[in-house]
Amino acid sequence: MKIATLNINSINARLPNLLKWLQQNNPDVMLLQEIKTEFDGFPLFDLQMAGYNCEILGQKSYNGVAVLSRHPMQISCKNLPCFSDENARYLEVMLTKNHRKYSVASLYLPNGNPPYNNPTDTSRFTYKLQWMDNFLHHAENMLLWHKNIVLAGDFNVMLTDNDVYNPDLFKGGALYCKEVVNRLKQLTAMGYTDCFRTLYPSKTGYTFWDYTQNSFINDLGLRIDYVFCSPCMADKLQSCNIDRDFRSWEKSSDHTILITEFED
DNA sequence: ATGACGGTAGCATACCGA
Repeated sequence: MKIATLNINSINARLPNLLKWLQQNNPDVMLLQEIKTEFDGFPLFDLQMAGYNCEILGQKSYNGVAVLSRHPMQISCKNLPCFSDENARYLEVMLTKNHRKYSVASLYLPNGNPPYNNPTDTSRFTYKLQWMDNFLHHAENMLLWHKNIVLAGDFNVMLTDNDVYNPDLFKGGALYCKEVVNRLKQLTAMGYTDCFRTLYPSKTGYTFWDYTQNSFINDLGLRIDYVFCSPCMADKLQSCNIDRDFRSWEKSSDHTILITEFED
């Protein structure tokens, strides 16, 4: 079972890149964030022709998440349960491969930093903390009901100094302050495995490079995209790699792709 | 403290991202 995740930063602006990558890598499941379109603007036909079933939680202009799967699936959650969210950030499906069921979620955690034009506005940070609390509660519940769980996407959180090119620059911000780091650590405390970090305890593993400052060439990156899996899945974890080359393609997203393989 | 890029909405420029 090969599962990939990507913050695509507009699926329509980057459809050729996505189709080319899918053809070359043929994952079972592709999780997307920031598709930046509603269902009506989603390139369903092209992705179906490429062999993928598509489930979408869309939104105009911003956010939006999707799950592409070569196997049959049905939606189990649109948005986090018990949390009223005006943004499209969480889509969870139940999919079946070789008679085995998997719960898989594509999630886009809020950024949490104040807008540039209003640096004292903390409402986005409060929203991020609430989102994380509700997500953690849901993730814990899932462990009671499901065996094979994969929670992946853009978490907008760095976990250690190893995950950020300049820790001091980010320590006070919404991606790396204590409140969010401690919350994401709770996911591992309750039994989930950070697939990349488990396989590579000391690699940097950046998944995002800003468009500015020649960030990619200078490797000014952040590890903010993750694949977390349940204990049963961790036993079957075979590989987890970051496709840095995809970030160098023409018209690239500012994030790149994380590919994780589990034994079937 | 600000804006670098790049996308979207909609047609000039504001908002958003991390």
